[in-house]
Amino acid sequence: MSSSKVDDQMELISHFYPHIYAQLAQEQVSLGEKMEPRRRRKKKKSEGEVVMRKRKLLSEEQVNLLERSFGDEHKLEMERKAKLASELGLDPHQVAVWFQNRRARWKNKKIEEEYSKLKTQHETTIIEKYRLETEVLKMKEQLCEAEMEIQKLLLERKSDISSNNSPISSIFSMEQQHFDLGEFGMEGKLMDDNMFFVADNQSTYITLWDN
DNA sequence: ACCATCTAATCC
DNA sequence: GGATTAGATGGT
Repeated sequence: MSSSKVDDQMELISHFYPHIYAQLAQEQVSLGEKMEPRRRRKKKKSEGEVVMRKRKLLSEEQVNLLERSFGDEHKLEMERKAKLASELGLDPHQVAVWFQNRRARWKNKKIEEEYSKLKTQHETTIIEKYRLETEVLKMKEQLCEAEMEIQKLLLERKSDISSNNSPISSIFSMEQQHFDLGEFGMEGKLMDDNMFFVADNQSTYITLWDN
């Protein structure tokens, strides 16, 4: 039975984010799935008897052949196991054990690769986030400056209106076209061909556009 | 088969 | 001598 995608994700999470994994595992328990903790192997401990597990290292040639075989196919069918064992002069069980350990090492390597990939992605994302935040701050600053400039212009204009000999006053004395921009909750007045006076409850803008 | 774990061997 | 690696074991 091959593991599902969800299992793979859980496995990655358990490797790199044990706290999150613990939470998720707990959630699964609360959802009704029983998660029996794997029982720890009992240590063999007989009185006086020393279990000498002599581990003999495989020769370079043996490892080379095993590696080549593993490169071809990670799984080990019975037939291939027997063939390899006789070629290597090893117990078929030893070959099976070697493949099992090799698969475990391969998997760990993959997990570590995935981890460093995600780490790099995360780092570049963080950098991009800071870049964008800086940009937002700059743009807010620009907006603030622009609004101040508008206010300044409006004040200048108001003082121009109040003075009689101002050329701009002639515009205001003209009959003005009136626009209802109800959709936007504000009113607009056409001042001339390229000037539009807009007022709402909060603020007043003058919009200029090029023809 | 897969996994966690043990442990001899090896590395630094 | 502690850390790492790689056969090996036993549980699921």
